[in-house]
This record gives sequence, structure tokens and C-alpha cells, in this order.
Amino acid sequence: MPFTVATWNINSVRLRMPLVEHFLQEFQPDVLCLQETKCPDDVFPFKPLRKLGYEHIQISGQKGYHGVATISRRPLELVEKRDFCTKGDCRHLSANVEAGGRKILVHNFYVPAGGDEPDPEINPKFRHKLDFVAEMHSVPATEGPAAASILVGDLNIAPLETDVWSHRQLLKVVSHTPVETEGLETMRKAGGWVDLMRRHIPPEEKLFTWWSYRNRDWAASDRGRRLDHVWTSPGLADAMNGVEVLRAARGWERPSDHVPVIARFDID
DNA sequence: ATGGTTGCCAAGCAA
Repeated sequence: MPFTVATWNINSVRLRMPLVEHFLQEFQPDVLCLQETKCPDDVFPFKPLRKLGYEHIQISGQKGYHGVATISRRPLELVEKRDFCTKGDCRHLSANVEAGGRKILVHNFYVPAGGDEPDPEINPKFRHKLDFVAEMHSVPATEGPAAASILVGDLNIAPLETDVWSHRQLLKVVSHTPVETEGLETMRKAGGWVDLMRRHIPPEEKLFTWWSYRNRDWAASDRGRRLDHVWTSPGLADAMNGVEVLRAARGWERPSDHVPVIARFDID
């Protein structure tokens, strides 16, 4: 059995527990990282997840907004819940999991969306987003010769031209502005991270993980963006055995506007 | 150029 990690912005974990359960039963990832759980820790739905064999759960939740959860079939060792930009937002959680005979550090991120106006001088939410990504420079892929790391989550930025339905039309739209895409790529490369989705699926190919709710027919118009990402340290990237974007999940009953991304590794 | 939808929670705000 290969080691598998999935990431999914669930947009309310309690509302979508039936979808989470369905997903876990069908795909059985070792680790599932959820974002936008919108769920305080004292009411997180542990029970149905444990029932499915996911007994190791680390959460960082708050009422109404944000929130991340890392759910695992293998033992998890919490490393930290970091308060990026010291706003008290629950947007990060890291934990160690064992695979291939070594510890792998898994970072689960929910980067701020950044509001509508892509000008940090007049839009504090966009300022926050840029500051958040800048602070991610302090999260390197490798912290020692034997260290392996994975960084997943909703990064709310579509870096490549083929990560959006129209590069030209989205250049001034938050998520695809040059200051964001260059900022994210600079941070990724500086940290030594490999963009695993793009190692598996060529950058010439359009690739989306999110489709707006504000669309008559998301599948027909296909105006998507790749906002969700899987990054790894270089050694782990070499062990990658495939990445799957579960586009079908966008068509499930009462779906999230994001779909799961699953990465498989040839280690156990 | 505008408005389109969803989820929080019960009015707008955030996405």
C-alpha cells in the first residue's frame, strides 16, 4: 500500500460530513488535510471519522471562519499550530506522520483569500495575504539531511498561466495577479519545495481545483482556478507515484467549491 | 461593467 495524502477545502466540515465520509471510504488516503472547517474545536465531528479508521486527528478551528484539520489513519504527532500574521486566525497546523520508515512533516495551510481589490494600500485583506505568503518563507522543505516534508492546502493563488481559465482576463483578479503569483513562486523555490501537481501534470495543461459557486453551469463554463496545492521536499517528490484532482467531487450533492487533490508516493 | 452563489448565523460579511 503506497502512502497517500489528500487536501480539500471543505467549506464547513459539519455541513459536508457525508461528503467527507464518502471520500474517505472510496479513496482511503492515509492523511486528509481539510481547510475552511468553520468549526470550533469543541464541536468537531471526531466520532464518524474515528469510525472510518481515522483515529488520529489534529485540529485548529474557530467559530464561523477559517480552520484546518489533519485527519490520519497513521499516528500523528502535532508539531505546531502557527498564528501567521498574529491575527489569531486558524490557518495552519503541522504534524509528523511516519512513512517509508521515516518521519514526514505535513503542513496544512489555509492562505487568506485577500478580498476583491488587488491593492495592498487600500485593501487590508490583500495586504494580509501578501504578508502571510511572505511569512511562509520561514517554512522550508528540508530542515536536515534526512527530513522529508509535505505542504498542502488552499493557498488561494493560481501561479501558472494554465492554472486559470483565462490568464489574460484574470491578471487583475485576486488569486492571479503578478504580485501574488511571483510572490508564491519565489517563496516556494526559496523554501526548496517541489510543485508536485505540476511535476505530474505538464504545465501546458490547464488544471483547476476550484470552480466558483457563482456560475450557472460550472462544468460547461469550466471557469476554474488551481488554488489548492501539494508541495514536497525534493526526495519525496522523486517517490511520487501520481497526483489526482477529483474534479467529479464538484458535482456531488451540495458540494464544496473546491475539490480534493490526492498525492500518492511509492513508500509505505 | 455588473452580478452571479454559498455558509456562517440570523445581518451582513467573507469567499
